[in-house]
This record gives sequence, C-alpha cells and structure tokens, in this order.
Amino acid sequence: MELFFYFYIKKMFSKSCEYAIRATIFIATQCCNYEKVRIKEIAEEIDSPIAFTAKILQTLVKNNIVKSKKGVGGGFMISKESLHKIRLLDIVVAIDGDAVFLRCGLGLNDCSEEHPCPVHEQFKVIKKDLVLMLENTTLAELTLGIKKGITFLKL
Amino acid sequence: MELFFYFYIKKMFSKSCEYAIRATIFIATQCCNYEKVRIKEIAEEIDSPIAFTAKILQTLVKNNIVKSKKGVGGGFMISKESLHKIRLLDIVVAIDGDAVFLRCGLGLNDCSEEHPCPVHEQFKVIKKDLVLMLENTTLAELTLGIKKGITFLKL
DNA sequence: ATAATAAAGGATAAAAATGTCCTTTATTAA
DNA sequence: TTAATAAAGGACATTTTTATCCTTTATTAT
Repeated sequence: MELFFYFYIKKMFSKSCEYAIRATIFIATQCCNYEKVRIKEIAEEIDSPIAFTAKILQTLVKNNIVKSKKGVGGGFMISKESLHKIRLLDIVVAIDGDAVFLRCGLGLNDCSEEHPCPVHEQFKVIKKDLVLMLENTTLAELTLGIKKGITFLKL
Repeated sequence: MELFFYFYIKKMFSKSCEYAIRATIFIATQCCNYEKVRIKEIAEEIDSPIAFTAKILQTLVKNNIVKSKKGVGGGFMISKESLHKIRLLDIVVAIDGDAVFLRCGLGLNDCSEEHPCPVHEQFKVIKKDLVLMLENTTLAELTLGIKKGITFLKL
C-alpha cells in the first residue's frame, strides 16, 4: 500500500502568469536572430495547454512584451533590444496586475501608511523587495542563464 | 463623465487566508480573559461572509490555532499562552498550504537547487524572507498593535 | 427532560480561473 | 487569386474558489 501526500496549493503568481513568464523566456531564448516561434512549439516547450497559452500571448502582445506576426512564417518574437528593456515586473503586471505587491496583505481596502493593518509593516518589507527584484530582473538576464546551461525551463 | 479604473487582482494569499488571519487576530484581541467570541460577531467585525468564515474557522480549530465551544456561552477563543506560540506562518500554512514560499516561482515541479528554473535564485531570496517574516510574527505582536491603537482591522 | 444556543458539517450555488474548440483575419508562397 | 499557414478572437466547458443555506451535534440554563 502506498500513500501519496498532496501538499497543494496557493502560489505567488497565477498559473496564467507562470505560463506567461515561461513562454516569454522561451521566446526570448529563440529570438535574438529575429526568428519567430509558433504557439505550438512554445506550448510544447513550456509544457502548457496550447489554446490557453495562446490567449495569454495575446495579452502579452497587447502589452508590447512580445511581437506577433500572422500567416506563413509568422509566430511570436522578441527583439534583441527588448531583451534589456523587458523586466519580470512587466510580465507579472500585464497578467496578474499589481496587487501582489501593492495591495494590503489582509485584503483591506482602507489599509495605508497612516491607517495600517496589523501586518502592514511586516508585509511592506517583503513587498518592497519583491517589486525591486521584479524591476531589476530583465529578460536578458533570464535568457543568459539558459544559454549558459545554468538554468532550465524543462528537464 | 467619470472614469473608474479597476486595477484588479491577484494577491499574495487567498481570500480564505486573509479572512483566516483577520478572524484569528480579532479573536486574539478579545480572548485574553478567556472570553469567547461568536461567529456572528467575528464576521461583522472583520467584514466577511458569516457562513464562509465559519468554514474557515473549522479548519483553524482542526489545526489547533483557535479553540471552539458549542452551545450557550460558546464561541471561539485563543488562550493567552497560545498568543506567543501561534505564528502568522501557522495560519497561512493551515489555509493556503506552503506553496507560496516553497514551490517554484514558475510552477515547475522539477525545479531545485541542482536544476534551477530561470528565476530560481531571484525567488529564493524573496521566499526565504517571506518564511522568516511569517515565522517571526506571532499573534501576540499583532494584537499588541491593535491594543495600542497603532494598527487596525477596520475603519 | 426540554428549550435555547452556537459550532460542525453536508449539500448546493455563484463567481473566477483555467482550459478547449472552432471560426475569422492577416500574411505568404505558389 | 488561391491555398496554406499562423495568430486573433468568440463561445463554451471544466475546475477551483468563494459563498449560502439548512440540518445535526454539543452544551448550557431552566
């Protein structure tokens, strides 16, 4: 008899956002020579549902994070210049919004510096560090790790 | 003509977890003299749906975070001793699990120190600080702020 | 014992997030 | 100009999260 423990559960970002980050990083690794990647390849590479990933990419295109082109030879791409401009923060905000690092940790609407909730000070530090990290991490860095074989998107 | 911008959205913890923390803190502020608080009062005080909050409290009771008593004069309570033992971490883990600070930032199952995802190093710092903060914050501290009139659960 | 009270728990509903399918639009090559 | 290709987008399905309602169980006071 075997026992499986399912530890579930809530993560930092939504699944959509995870897919978005993974997809963007993958496109970035492929696109420095202006090559385009098709949605099918992206979904296979990052192990995500294809149609769902397509929707997410639509949002990323609207937010100028990736470029797209229809028709034969089309696909998604990220220009070499963008690699240094696009930050992790831009992807997260485009998909999940800014609530993770802006909203009150307890979900109170009237929580502020002048009228703080019980966990306000504690969360302030965490959220500040989170934004800083997201702001300071560019696509360029993230793809570099993969190209160097130090980091991985799949097995 | 007025324009309203709804910035939605995703937060650090689930709504259930936010209610859980708020409810626990409220009970803690009331209970140092072994007084019991009824679910109705809790829901009113923390501005949450009563039946939903009741479910969450059931989970907290099962996890020994709050005590409950049925019948006349019953309700929820937290003993004075517990105030120093119960940490923010215990509440979060009971409701949302440990994924926020344990799982891979990109949702990859095979992400590890030896086989890190592209954001592994960046998230490691954030998640470590988050756990430390949750571990080091006790109910005692959180209630103290309210009692001193420095922090607030409502307007 | 009985009535009143309050949490526990089951069943169900509504909303949001995730996921699928199919049609339309833009682009390219033949 | 037609056929093939690939993203855009609409409609719908499934799953998870959030929320409500009603019954049961435990406890207390009468």
